[in-house]
Amino acid sequence: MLFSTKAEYGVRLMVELGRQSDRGPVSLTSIAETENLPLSYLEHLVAKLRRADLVTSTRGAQGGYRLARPAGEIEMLEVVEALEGPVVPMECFHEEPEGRVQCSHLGDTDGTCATKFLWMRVHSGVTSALRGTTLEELVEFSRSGALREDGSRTASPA
Amino acid sequence: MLFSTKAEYGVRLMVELGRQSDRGPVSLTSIAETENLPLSYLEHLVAKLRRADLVTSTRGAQGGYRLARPAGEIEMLEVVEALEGPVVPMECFHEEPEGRVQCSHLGDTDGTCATKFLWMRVHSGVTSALRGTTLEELVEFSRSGALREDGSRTASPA
DNA sequence: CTAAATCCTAGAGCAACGGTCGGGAAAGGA
DNA sequence: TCCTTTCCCGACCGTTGCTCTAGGATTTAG
Repeated sequence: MLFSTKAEYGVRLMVELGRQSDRGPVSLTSIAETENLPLSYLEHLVAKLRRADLVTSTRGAQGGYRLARPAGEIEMLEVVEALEGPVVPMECFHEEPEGRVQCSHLGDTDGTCATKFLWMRVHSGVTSALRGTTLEELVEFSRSGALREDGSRTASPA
Repeated sequence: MLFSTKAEYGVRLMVELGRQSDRGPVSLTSIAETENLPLSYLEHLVAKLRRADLVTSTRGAQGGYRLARPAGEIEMLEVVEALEGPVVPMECFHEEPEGRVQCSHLGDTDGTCATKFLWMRVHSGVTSALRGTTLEELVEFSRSGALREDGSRTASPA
């Protein structure tokens, strides 16, 4: 399992905010009901999204949450990292503040580290997939029910 | 963290077996020493690799482990899946015996599942990176210290 | 026989996950 | 002013998985 339900629930939440971005603020209660997710758990997740400046909140009655930016300007990598922490394949990766990714296995036994080579490829694969997908795409997908622009399998069963 | 140390240690182990594939069977003790890894933990990991037909074992004195196939015929996806279980981005993915990947969120609230769309892309990114790398590449890398045949960044620091 | 090695099971210690609970603070409406 | 709605925050808790150890049983070379 690469990701936990934090990412799953959090992304569902973001998609729901994207779908209702024309309306006013959306309350967590309504999202918890329509998505059938535990409210008190969602509160923790949305707090991470707020701290990452992905959503804004309005307190009080008729309050709720809104996307902080248009859905088209939100890369899913930001969302997933806000929820799950840095997306790195292995402990030995440290994400520097500037976005660099380094591996601390350099001074290993003999100075080389073959696994680093592998994890670099994996890291690149997952981050480019996440960076290359915007929230807007997911909102569009959820609205149209299906968009098979690339002809790939979109889970057509059996 | 996408993967645990099971993958890290297990891949290190496989690379070591690949490096010494001309010699006879390699004992876990020697690998544990050169790689500085806990021996009794390695025993569990190598058991998974053996059950996945990636290594063969010889018992008794002078025994040890060998690659079951040439390193060039071993995709790293096999190795990682043997160690970590099915590589799926999310709980709702189920890997069928035939290799199909499906998502069970179909009968959700309204029949669509936008997150599935995202996890499909992530899954594809990770598995293609792992499938596209053979053990032989890692062995070569560890021998030469670096092979930049594709010009990509091979973690040249700072 | 003995030492070297694989094999197997059981479990301890710890952290993370998934979720609950209780309460507090802000904002709007009556 | 008071009440309701809603966000906000920290503490807690059961389960699961990870990492690693312990102890033994089995096999084989010398």
